[in-house]
Amino acid sequence: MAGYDAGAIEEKWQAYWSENKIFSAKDDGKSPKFYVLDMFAYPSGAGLHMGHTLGYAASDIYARYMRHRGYNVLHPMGYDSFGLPAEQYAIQTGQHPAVTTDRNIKRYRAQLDRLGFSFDWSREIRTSSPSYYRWTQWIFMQLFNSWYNVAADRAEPIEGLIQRFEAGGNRALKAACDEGVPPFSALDWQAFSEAEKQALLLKYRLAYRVQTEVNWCPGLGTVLAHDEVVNGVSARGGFPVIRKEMMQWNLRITAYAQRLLDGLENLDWPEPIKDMQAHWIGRSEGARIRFDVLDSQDVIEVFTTRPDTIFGTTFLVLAPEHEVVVSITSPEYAEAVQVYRSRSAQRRVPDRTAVVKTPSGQFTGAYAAHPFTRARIPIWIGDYVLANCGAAAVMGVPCGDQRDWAFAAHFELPIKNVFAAVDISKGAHSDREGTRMANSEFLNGLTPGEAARRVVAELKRLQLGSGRVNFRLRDAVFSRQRYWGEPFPVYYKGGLPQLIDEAHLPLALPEVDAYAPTETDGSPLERAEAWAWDTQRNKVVSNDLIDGKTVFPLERDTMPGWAGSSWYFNRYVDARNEGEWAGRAALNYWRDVDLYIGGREHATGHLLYSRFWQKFLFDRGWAPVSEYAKKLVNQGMVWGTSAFVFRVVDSCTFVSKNLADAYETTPLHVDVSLVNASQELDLEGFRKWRPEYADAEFILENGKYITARAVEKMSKSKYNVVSPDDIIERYGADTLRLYVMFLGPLTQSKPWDTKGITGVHNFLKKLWRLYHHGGAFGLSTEVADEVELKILHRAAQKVGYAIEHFTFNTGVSALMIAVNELQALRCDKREILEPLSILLSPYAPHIAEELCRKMGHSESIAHAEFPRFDPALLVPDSHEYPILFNGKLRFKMTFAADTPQRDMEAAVLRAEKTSRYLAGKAPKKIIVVPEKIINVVY
RNA sequence: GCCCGGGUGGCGGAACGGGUAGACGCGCUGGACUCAAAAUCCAGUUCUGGCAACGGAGUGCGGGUUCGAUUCCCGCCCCGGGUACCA
Repeated sequence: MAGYDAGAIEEKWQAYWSENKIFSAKDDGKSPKFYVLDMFAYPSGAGLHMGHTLGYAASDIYARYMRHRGYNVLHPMGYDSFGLPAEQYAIQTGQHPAVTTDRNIKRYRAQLDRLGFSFDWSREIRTSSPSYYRWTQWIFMQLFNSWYNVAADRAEPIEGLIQRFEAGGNRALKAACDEGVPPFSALDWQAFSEAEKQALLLKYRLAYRVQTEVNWCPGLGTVLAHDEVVNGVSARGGFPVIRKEMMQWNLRITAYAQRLLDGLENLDWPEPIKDMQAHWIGRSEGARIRFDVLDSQDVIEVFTTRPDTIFGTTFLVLAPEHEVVVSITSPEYAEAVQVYRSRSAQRRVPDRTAVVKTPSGQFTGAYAAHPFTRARIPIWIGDYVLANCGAAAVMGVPCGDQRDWAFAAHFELPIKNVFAAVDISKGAHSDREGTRMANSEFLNGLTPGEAARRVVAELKRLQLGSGRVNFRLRDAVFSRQRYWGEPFPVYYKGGLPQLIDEAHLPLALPEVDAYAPTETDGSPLERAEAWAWDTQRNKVVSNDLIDGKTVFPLERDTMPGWAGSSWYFNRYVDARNEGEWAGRAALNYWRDVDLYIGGREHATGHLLYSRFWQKFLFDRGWAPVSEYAKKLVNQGMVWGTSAFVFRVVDSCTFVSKNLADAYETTPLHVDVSLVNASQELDLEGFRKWRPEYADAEFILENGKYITARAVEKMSKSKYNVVSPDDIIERYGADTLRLYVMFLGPLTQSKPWDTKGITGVHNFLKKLWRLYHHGGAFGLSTEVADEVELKILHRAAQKVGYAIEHFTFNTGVSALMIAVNELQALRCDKREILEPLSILLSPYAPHIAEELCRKMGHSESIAHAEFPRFDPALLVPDSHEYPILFNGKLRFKMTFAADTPQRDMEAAVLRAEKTSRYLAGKAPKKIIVVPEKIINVVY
């Protein structure tokens, strides 16, 4: 008898879909489009895991659903194939990262195919392929060739900036640039040498080089971006990270800070992601205030968000690294300051931020004048003031800031209260609300908000400071000392970067004899023998030929992992275009991603950088929209379920869970596949699992060994990893797709437990049997009755609702209920079962296709119309009943449509019992009127 | 500390504008079919008292609004995530 054979069915239809290009998106530019995007995967050696499976299944269900709804769906996939793991592997084995990457991609592709995803593979991209990264290099060149016009609030070509310099220097110019660019006039500009001009322009370019303190990771031999450092160690590998001064490429993302913040407002993205981005950008409004240092030419600028508290300032604190520290320190404090500074410099960032409890600092011996009162204010340095934050200097206002309060208390500095009727003896009053200013001269009696505005106006009038918006966001370091990344299309002439000619892209990675950083922590590209640019022949030539006239050294660093992923969604719309990054017509048609699904771990990395690139590309007229993803959905994590056995200490005896308390035991992870649905251990399997357990003895309860369980991250060392391949092998892809959805809400993290999979697998078997009698396919052509139609229509309503609202789990339940009910009715009517297959097809496409073909469809059902439901057929789930007391309306109650009359009466009685209106009186009878009115008669 | 998200049976989880709490599935119990097993089907399964009919309690805790609260409001507790001397 031919039962449901998932393996054969799935293999057959996957081959058919692929051969007939069923899922190719049309580029006709006319039909309504829908772009469903997954975050593409880094092809690691471990292969696809359950988290991928969940996210990709969700997007596939949505994509298939939208095809059924008549949309021209773009659902592409590719590989984020540059990156550290391939390179680390190459360093260890000497094998070219391209080789391992290619091997991993083949494996990923096979796994993706086996899951039956409806990707349009004709658009596949790989960030490490030259045909792709030539456009990553091209975008870098555009960034290099652009500056940010603050007045126009957009990026513009660098030529425009040169014209402005020629016409009027930089005095009246509002542009995003490095700190401390000296003012110059048009005449100055004309007098500059070519090298001086280039050096100046570099300070305005959106891709620029600067000597900065970077996160250097000695373990990986490279710098890392802020989001790649977690708690002082590298996100990948967990190596310690230190601060180090290096000349690096940077991208001027800070120019976009405000727009990146504003853009969030209209995005249909999860609030937590938007919150995280907003916090990362960290806009704070406040003021810059100048303090003159007494007996010195130096001035100190502080940034504060509380200018209203200026009269509470009793000291200043500078970051130990602040540049004026040396010159202001008085001789008697010079040594102590020097000791403090060198101690701070040695501390790593996390250590410095760990000293919250005990304030540390050092008096410099210098004093500043309060801008209004001219009072003498001592100047300190302290670790709690960070060098790269705000102005690297704060005004110490103990009454209004808890850190300042703790600092003042510890060093016995004066605390001046500027708030009326607020007790600050136990701590600062950092709340802006509920008080008025006091002891503050012209601010007395104002609210803090009014006072802040007043102070800023006054500072501006006296030219002592100004209102200012500060952002936490910092420019992104864009260099990596790695081999396996995009080479910069840059060579150096007299130490200044020059772009190679656009027509000669891609600049392909050179061959090297080893992939590790050089002994001097240099980039692996320094090992390349031919890595020089011949500007006459426009090609890469041997380093021996460098002459500084026509042949120049090429950039040795490569781009970071996020370069290729910051624009890939645009490439899919026209992935094979060789003349442009993407064609105008294709971009205008597909425009943006309608639904983007991926993990929330990219909140402040990829998802921010890609928005930045998109805005840049939009400014320069290449991209049609400034936000590329309308809706974002984060799938939750899939946790593993670990199993434990209890070994009696110093023995090879294992005691069952509920008896373990009586012994001294050590819990040990045991492979979850050795445990059945009732937590019972397979004793023979356990003995065979590890040689050291071959002679294991067991203390059983009720003849069974019961294991304990725990929900933990999936990990090899916990023996709880479940691979999609194994599940497909055993149950088929359709079952797996249904089950990952059935586990729970898409966005929620949830534990994987293979035990439950039999439920959805049984559902498919049950479904199969509806269409078969004694193993042979056969359906009746009888007309469906109303009961059967209701079952179908209710399912159509619920499945459609579930997909549109991303509650895929309830969609699976709705399908199960329908099949259970149809099975109870022994329904084998084609009129019901044919649409039912299409309802199922987003979730379980293979079995749906198979059943429809058996019913005589000559083409794939991928584009069949999704069954509509007739609302008239669906009895409303509930109905509102006016409750009348002796014919007068008292209140309304809603009951489910099929509530038995007895229950309704009981509910009315219960409501009546506590009612104010007729307390105590017992009703004579309760009448349920056919027109859905309930009358209580007294 | 701050900002999010979440607490519902033995377990994963339902409950679309307040209206039969626990859908669906796992697990468990019993039964049918089998010499037996597998597969399949049927019934039961929140806790608690009771042979039962039928009671009592119940959506983290304490209050409030309401005829009626898992759902709305106030105050807490716990778990998960993010972030941090950000001035």
